[in-house]
Amino acid sequence: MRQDAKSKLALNTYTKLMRGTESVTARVGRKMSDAGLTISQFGVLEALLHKGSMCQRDVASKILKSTGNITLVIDNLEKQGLVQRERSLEDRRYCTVLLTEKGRGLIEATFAEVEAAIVAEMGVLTDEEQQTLGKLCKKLGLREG
Amino acid sequence: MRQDAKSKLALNTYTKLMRGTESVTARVGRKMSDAGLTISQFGVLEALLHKGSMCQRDVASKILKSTGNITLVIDNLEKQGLVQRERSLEDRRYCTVLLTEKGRGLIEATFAEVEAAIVAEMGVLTDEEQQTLGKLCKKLGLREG
DNA sequence: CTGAAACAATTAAATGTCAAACTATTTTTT
DNA sequence: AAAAAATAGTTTGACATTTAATTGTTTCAG
Repeated sequence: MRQDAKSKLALNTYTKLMRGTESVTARVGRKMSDAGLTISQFGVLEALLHKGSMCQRDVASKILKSTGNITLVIDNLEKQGLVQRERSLEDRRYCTVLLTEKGRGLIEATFAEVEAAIVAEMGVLTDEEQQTLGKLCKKLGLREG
Repeated sequence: MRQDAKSKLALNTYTKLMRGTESVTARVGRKMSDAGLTISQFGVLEALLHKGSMCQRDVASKILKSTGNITLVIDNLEKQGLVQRERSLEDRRYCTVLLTEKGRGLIEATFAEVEAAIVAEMGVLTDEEQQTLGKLCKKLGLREG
């Protein structure tokens, strides 16, 4: 294959990857916004639900966002009474973030919805295709950045 | 395969898709921010370079963003002297957006950088793998939303 | 021709995002 | 123990993003 054609293939693949992902994200994200949550808010609540309470820095790294960002997202979740901050006693630099009852109820229900949506989205691919897609995406993610 | 396992596979695939895409986007996006452009700004300039001048609504649909957004992005590009607005004479509702000399120079150089980055990213996959990835992503994008 | 509907663009309000500067606290070094 | 380095979180400023008004313009139906 000539360099020119290789380049065309790469651009083409990249575009399809972006469009496809965007498309899936939009539809899955709808389930979150239906529940009154942004994608980031959902990410934070989901991390707390499945990994348990943790400090803000850990929340940030779980959902791949900056710490400055997390402060605001948690501010907004706190205003809605979905999470609660607790300044750590051993090391006062840390804030432990924990789900309230209300937050737990909301994220459990919403997560179920989102999970169903994801299963539906992926359902257009056979199991084997999903495995292939996963493998290829993992390979793409592995470069150093 | 049991429903439970199917669900696990779907979630797993989804996660890898998101992480992989995010990872690629971040690295490619770096080339844009190195040039002082945001992803949206790059998208607008690239559309103008390759499709020619067009009204804001068309720009919006090209880069899949809302028209409210485009107004601001173009405001910022105009401030930097990279594009220029021209109110259409036949139909005064329309603004034609066109590249300035400065804008053309910048986007030509930046596009080359970005293209090289994309080719490098995709280069971790064989040609055949890229074709497969493209096909699978296209399939994912096709559902109605 | 005139009023209604359609349409392009703008504006506004809420949230998110990052990077960089800053504060408070703890740990390490000397 | 005091100074320096490291760390967690907050704040700020610039840009992005969406949705929902709002404005100005054109088209079309009666």
